[in-house]
Amino acid sequence: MKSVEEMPGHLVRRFQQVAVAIFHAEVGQAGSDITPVQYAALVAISTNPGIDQVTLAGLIAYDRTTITGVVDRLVHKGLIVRNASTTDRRARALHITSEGHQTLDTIAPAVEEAQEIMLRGLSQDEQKAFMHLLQKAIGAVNDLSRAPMRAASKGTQRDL
Amino acid sequence: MKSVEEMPGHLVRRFQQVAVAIFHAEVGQAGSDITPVQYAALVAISTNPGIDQVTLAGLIAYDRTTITGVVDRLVHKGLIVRNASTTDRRARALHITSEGHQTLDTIAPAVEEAQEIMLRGLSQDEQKAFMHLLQKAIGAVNDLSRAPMRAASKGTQRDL
DNA sequence: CATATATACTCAGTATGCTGATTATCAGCA
DNA sequence: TGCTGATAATCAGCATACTGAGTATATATG
Repeated sequence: MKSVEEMPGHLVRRFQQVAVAIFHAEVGQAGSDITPVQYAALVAISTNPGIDQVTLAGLIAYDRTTITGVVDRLVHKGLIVRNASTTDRRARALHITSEGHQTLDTIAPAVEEAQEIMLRGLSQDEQKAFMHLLQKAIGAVNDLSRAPMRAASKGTQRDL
Repeated sequence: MKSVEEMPGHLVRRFQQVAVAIFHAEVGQAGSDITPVQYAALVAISTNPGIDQVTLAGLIAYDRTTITGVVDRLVHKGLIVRNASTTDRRARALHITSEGHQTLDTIAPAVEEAQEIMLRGLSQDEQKAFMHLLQKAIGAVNDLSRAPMRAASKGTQRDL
């Protein structure tokens, strides 16, 4: 039987585990308790004001049922607001608040730093190669999970 | 602001997400509902009969509080047994059952297949390079999470 | 031996992630 | 218009993962 250390699945789980720990450590030091998942969502909402939850989920490849809780917590923290969409009463339009913007600005250096720490074992060239391979590998299997990454195709991404 | 698609943390989360989905699909097709986490634990217990939970956690880099639930579910499925250790009354000695062995045998091809599918976007050379970089990157940050990978140093790994 | 410290495990609480079901609403079509 | 199927969001339930705390037991030390 092959050792789990030789299995990409195990290694990726392990790297993700460390990556999350590093993120929390760095961002926590910057004075925020935002999570990696919440961060990605907040950035996407900031970039796409008025986005609905399904489109948001597609952009950052979260399951639609996961988004509900993430958005709940961002709203609860006062970083975004969730309003009924004016064009589709089923949908919720998400907007970042000034507090949300302020949080993004505050933690940006910590997030950058976290990404560097994650790859500190690799040289610059190796980092580039690693990122390239990671993107390539993901691209080939993107459609195999319930939450594939999707571009915001419709006009949703800029309805104010 | 850098896009999340350029951040290793985000990409690794995404790859892990797909990897888990692939594992479930393949192993499910083989007739088992075992999870990736349960699989790694089962292999480690099979290889190290009588192992205690903390050592097990170290081998596969799980948090000690996570192991409790994983072991619970493996016991409930009849794949392992958990007994009080004869040498340390605080510890539990874990052993795989014949059913556990049978499960490992049954799903082994599916697990192998899942690992291949995960990397199907990469050539053989790229797969090797990717695995190497992944191991190297993890090695440099292993101690930054609450659940670092640890070899079974003590005699624990072979007390029957 | 008695105590102080460390360790193995468990539990409560919180945050992802998923499956599958439900509700409200929209959009296409007879 | 009325019906049918699709879609947005939510919810219940289960399985990781983590923080922090508590209990039982072991070990080291005076």
